Amino acid sequence: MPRPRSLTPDQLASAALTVIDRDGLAGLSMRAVAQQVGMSTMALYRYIDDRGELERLVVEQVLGTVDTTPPATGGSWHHRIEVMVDRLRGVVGAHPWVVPLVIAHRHRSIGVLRWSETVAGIFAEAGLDGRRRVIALRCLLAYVIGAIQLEHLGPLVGAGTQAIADLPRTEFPHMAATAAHVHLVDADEEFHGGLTNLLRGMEV
Amino acid sequence: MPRPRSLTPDQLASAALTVIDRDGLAGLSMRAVAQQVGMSTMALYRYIDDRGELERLVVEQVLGTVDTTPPATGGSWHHRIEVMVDRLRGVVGAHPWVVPLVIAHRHRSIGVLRWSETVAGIFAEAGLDGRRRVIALRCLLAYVIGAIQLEHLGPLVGAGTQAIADLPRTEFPHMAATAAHVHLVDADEEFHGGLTNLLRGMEV
DNA sequence: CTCGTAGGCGTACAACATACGCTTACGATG
DNA sequence: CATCGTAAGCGTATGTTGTACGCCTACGAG
Repeated sequence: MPRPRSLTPDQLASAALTVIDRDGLAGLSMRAVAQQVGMSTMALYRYIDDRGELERLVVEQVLGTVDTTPPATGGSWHHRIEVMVDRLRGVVGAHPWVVPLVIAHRHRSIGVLRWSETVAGIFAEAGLDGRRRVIALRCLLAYVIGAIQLEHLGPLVGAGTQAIADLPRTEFPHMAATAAHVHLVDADEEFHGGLTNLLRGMEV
Repeated sequence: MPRPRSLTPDQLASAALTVIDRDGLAGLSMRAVAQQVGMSTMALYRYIDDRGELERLVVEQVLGTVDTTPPATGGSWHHRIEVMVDRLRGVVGAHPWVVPLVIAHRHRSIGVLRWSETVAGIFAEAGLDGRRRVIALRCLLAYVIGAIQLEHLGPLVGAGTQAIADLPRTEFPHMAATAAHVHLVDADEEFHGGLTNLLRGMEV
């Protein structure tokens, strides 16, 4: 009966994501999003309660694109977990600016729940039950979250590593020695190497 | 020759930390900190360039209290790494509100560098070298960062778990089954269980 | 006593999220 | 076709934020 809505939540989320991808996370404001959708600032409040809900929509928009169908059985369960983790990492890595938002709002995302469900299923097939499975799920999530942040907020290569290499060798001998080997490891290798460590330790 | 300074960076950082511990991270503003130290807002800018530097001071204030002396040799290297990780987790856990700040500014903290130096030394003694040590260091850091966030921002017990338990069982059978076991694992167990997984997987 | 330096502060401004109330488009009903 | 209730859309206003700028003043060396 009343006037029909002219915007779907997806369109709103897409507009916000466009702003973020263009201007960075600091560029995300109600005004910027309103301009992106061609409305006035206050018109947005007909669709969301506050800025936090807009952020949640963006996170859902990103995480909702993760493929959560169980990978084909056949390979090892290690490999299947790797596939799931890579899917998540790939989607988030496509929008580096939203990483902090994903971190902040992940626990309200249905996408994460679906992803976790599939991962929990793989753990179950691997023979992990009860407490072991709880711990496996949580520590996998912890690793993935932490590693994605390290990758996008604390650059392995570049200024950070240079600063480490420039440390006084007498006080930081091991760090200096480690920094010398950093260029031998690219981001993918580092991520998968750490993941492999974790999965090996989970073996029953 | 000129007028002497009436504030040390530590006092400034302590004041900011007091504000955060009292009013939360959202309560941290230049005005609030100025009031805490008994100065006008703009007086703070004689000591710091901008808000970011204030946040960095807070992070350094927190991380600077981590004991980075190498633990007594004798036990396994697993145990020594655990000691180091527990020290870090203990300090950060004492100020849960600053977790996001620690995450954002950790790479500029001399405290983290000292901690990493000691950890790298333990890895070296354990026989991890070159690429293996790079990966071990980074993935340990990733796990610790992620786990601390999960612990303080995504509660294992409470509303989040209840929401998971209430999911439709047909669509989320494994999550529902897992949620039923969550109450058997407390935060410390979860954290150390995951850490043990990771360390086991690093074994040469 | 004087004076240059730098600490401290008052004012001002732009950007922000958002509460409130008005106007207007719409479609179901007469 | 005419009417009217509902909700979309928007204009204005408020309070808070970080911080640029310029003034006044406390201080110690000469």
